[in-house]
Amino acid sequence: MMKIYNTLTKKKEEFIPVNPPNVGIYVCGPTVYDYFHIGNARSFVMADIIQRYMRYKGYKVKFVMNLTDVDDKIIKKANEEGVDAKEIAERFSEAFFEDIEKLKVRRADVYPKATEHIAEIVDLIKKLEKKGIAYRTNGDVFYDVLKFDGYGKLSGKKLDELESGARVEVNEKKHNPLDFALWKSAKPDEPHWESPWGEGRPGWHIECSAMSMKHLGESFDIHAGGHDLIFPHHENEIAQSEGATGKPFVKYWIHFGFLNIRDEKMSKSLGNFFTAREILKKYPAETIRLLFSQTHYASPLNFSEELLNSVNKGLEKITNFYQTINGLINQTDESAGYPQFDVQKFYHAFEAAMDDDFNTPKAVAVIYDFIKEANKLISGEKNYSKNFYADILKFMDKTAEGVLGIVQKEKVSQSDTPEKVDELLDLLIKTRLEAKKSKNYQLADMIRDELNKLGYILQDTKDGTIIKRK
RNA sequence: GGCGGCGUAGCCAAGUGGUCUAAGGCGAAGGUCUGCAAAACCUUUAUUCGUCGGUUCGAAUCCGACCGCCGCCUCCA
Repeated sequence: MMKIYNTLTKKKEEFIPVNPPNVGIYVCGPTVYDYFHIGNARSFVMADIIQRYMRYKGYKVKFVMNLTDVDDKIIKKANEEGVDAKEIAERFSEAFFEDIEKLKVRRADVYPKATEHIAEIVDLIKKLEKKGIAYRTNGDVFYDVLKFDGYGKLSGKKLDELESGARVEVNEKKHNPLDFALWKSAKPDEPHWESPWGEGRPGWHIECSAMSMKHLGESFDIHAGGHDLIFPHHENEIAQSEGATGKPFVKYWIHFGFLNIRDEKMSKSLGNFFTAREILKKYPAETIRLLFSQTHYASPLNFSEELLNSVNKGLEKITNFYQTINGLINQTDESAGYPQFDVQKFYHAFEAAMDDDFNTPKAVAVIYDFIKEANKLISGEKNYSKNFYADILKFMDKTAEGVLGIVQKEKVSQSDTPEKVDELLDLLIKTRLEAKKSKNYQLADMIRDELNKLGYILQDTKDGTIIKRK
């Protein structure tokens, strides 16, 4: 049984899809005005792990991540550079896709863009207006929060408490300070579209309501995003969607904890951020994914270079193990036996961890336990059968790589090396073994050192010499 | 001011009523294997879970107070 902590109910609940085996997941994606930072990356990677695990469990997942491509920030950036807002949006959309691919984030099934859903957005606002939940002032349309009973149910806020808060925007066009814009009238030099309320552009919150319901239906399973989106963004999405349809909008709300720097939230406005691309220049994607996996998705994660380095060491252990098994599977002879080793036990432990609200730190611990137990056998006197090594690789491929994405597959030599090179490497290894036999260690070490310079690591094991890639 | 969260070893981090004399990773110390490496293995590294009280046969886990830190209430993953 899979359990998910639901922000809406503030409880861990059994996961029962609205329409099994289908699962609809919507994650708030980027506003494409700049490169995303490593804190944003955390949300993208954790959402990726969630959808990968859902697929692992056999659910038919439809994963949707929106791109906000019309927004104040984009317009501001465009004005600063003296270019079209569209150009900014396109440039950083492209960068976004490059970066998530490097992070090994599986492609979403749909990446809806706000500018391509203006018709749906307008329809939704019309519905709200018809129901008397939205009102217009000049060319703007606002949502009337007092008209929706459930307002505040996600964030646990009460209307009167919010109103007394000191930081609510004052705007005399609004009936209530908490009312938010559904449609903004066009200002000069801003992107705009035709609408029943005149030319303008959509507010931020309405985009997500319109796009998620278009691609996943009026009621769907999971909606995820950063903790900072609970209020007002997700609260407003509920108000808009349920206000318009009268149906429950989302069954499970998942929120990701922040990535902090020295205990402070990483953010563009504080300036304490690293972009994902600059971190990716120094560390492999797997290190970043392992770092995120080692903390529960909802907890804050204090980011630092030292932490990244220590996680990188942990990754080396996983990579080494995977390389070793790939080397051994080619060395062993068919006659060797299958050891006392219960792979199934590890699958169960992995699933138990992931089923419990995606407890990735525990799942990672299972992977390490698995590696330790397998290494223990390998370091013994006996040789083992190909089946044994194949089962190990299968486990690593399905769990560590398939769900968490923390195996550096490209570092396995034979998978991407042309045959000729393999044959030449074999020849060198044989030569080196001969040299070792005649105690010509100078020659043996020279071969090893020179190959090392070319990116191949030779290691002597009881079953023979294996090759790893740097 | 309102609402919410967090505090576990040198560091990161699971665990949320008995299996906890607390998982896993990094680090540190010693050992094994090896021609040397590398990798790996073995042993050690929290009788204790911010502090003080309480509930209970039993608490890191529940309750209360206090201390410290953070977030949301404005755009933000």
